[in-house]
Amino acid sequence: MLRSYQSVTTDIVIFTIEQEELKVLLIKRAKEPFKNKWALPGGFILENEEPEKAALRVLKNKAGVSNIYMEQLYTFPGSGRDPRGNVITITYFALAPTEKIKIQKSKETQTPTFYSLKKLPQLAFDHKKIITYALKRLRSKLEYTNVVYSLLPQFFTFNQLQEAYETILDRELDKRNFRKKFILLNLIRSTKKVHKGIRQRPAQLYQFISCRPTELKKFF
Amino acid sequence: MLRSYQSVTTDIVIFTIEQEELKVLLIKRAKEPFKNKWALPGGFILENEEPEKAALRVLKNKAGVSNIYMEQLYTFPGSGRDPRGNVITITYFALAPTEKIKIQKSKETQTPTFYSLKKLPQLAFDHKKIITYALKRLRSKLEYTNVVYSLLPQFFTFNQLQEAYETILDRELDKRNFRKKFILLNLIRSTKKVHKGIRQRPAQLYQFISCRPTELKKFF
DNA sequence: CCAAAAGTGTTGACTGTACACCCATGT
DNA sequence: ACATGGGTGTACAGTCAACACTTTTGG
Repeated sequence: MLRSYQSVTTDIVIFTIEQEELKVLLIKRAKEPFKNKWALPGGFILENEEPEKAALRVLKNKAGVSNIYMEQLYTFPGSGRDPRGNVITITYFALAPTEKIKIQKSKETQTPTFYSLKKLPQLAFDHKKIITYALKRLRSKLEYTNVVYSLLPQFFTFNQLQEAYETILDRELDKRNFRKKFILLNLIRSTKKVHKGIRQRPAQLYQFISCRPTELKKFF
Repeated sequence: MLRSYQSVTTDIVIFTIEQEELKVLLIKRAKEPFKNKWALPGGFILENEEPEKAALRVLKNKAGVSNIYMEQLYTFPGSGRDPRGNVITITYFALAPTEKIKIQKSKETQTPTFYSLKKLPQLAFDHKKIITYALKRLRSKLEYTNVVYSLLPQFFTFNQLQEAYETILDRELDKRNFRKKFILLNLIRSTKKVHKGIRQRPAQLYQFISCRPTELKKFF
């Protein structure tokens, strides 16, 4: 049987929430193709490297972050990083609270920046399509998994939780109904701590009972 | 940046329904590795071939079928077809009514056979895992898309439709509730034709209004 | 005592589920 | 006339969506 070899890259959509906006990490390319255009962080998968390992490596190098939620998105055909040949890219999406992300600069990647999904610049390759796909996946994952835990700090208020949902889904939710539903899900536990807001009544802090990806029966 | 080349394969999970059982197409491997073990049809992706094109080519060659529902499943790391190196496999799943499938024999692939998911033989590589993953995807797709159209003949009775659901989900459904729900979805249209059963009252034949993949609001 | 966010329940509409009988046909 | 699968309706329960006021704190 014929055997052929291809170059394989990985690109990662790293979402975070900052100032009530859903943002994605972009870097400015230092090299051709698409020199000086914004793109998703990514790179070639090395010899004998598993794709997921490669994605984790990129996450570590470009965003200084590990131990966060990441999953494979889709494998796209050669919209290639390599202008010469046939390239496929295995894409991933990851979620992290802003605090955990320590953006790393390098020779190759200038000015890594979080861009609001509502104000994306022109993007290299087919990265616009990839981000759109990732957003769709993220929204649907919100509805039947507990992945939000990956966007919130360890202790958080109910309002922070709700705002995370509202930001990602881009619509408002009813406060009372949201609480009721979420409590029934049994994913979070109230703690003794409170969040001392500057002027108002302090809010109770919650934490996730489990910070592992879990599928729910039903939701939203 | 480092550039490396990998061999990339594709494997396809082709589902069909036969005798009220959900079956998957397997071939017996003629070569090492896993010579004489059952495996999913698949093969190397050729130079400058898009992964999806490769999958369609395999579908055509191994199952003699085109123009059926197919989607990408997941990209697995090197559980490789190639014993020497690092191989990744981009997997797809496809659905076709038994009538459409014309199994093709070739030098390389002996005895292509449909196996019931309940009686799978020992499988090469990590193909068991891939099939499990495909089944999970198929079941959830049933609930929010119209993909069943791809498993049924052009004209079908309500009972055939319901049996398809029951077979895939592996549980019984209530006849009246199923009809009500499905009619509300507006996916199928009744035709003037009837299915002349041998002894009983003839059943009305239906057809899908659209045979393109469509996402539903809600279902099941 | 005022501003600001925290916290809490009820009702009506809708959706899903359980369930049993008559109908049309071929033999 | 009977055996076989085709076809239909209702009632109850559970879930979802809409909605407004009281509480606690800091300044």
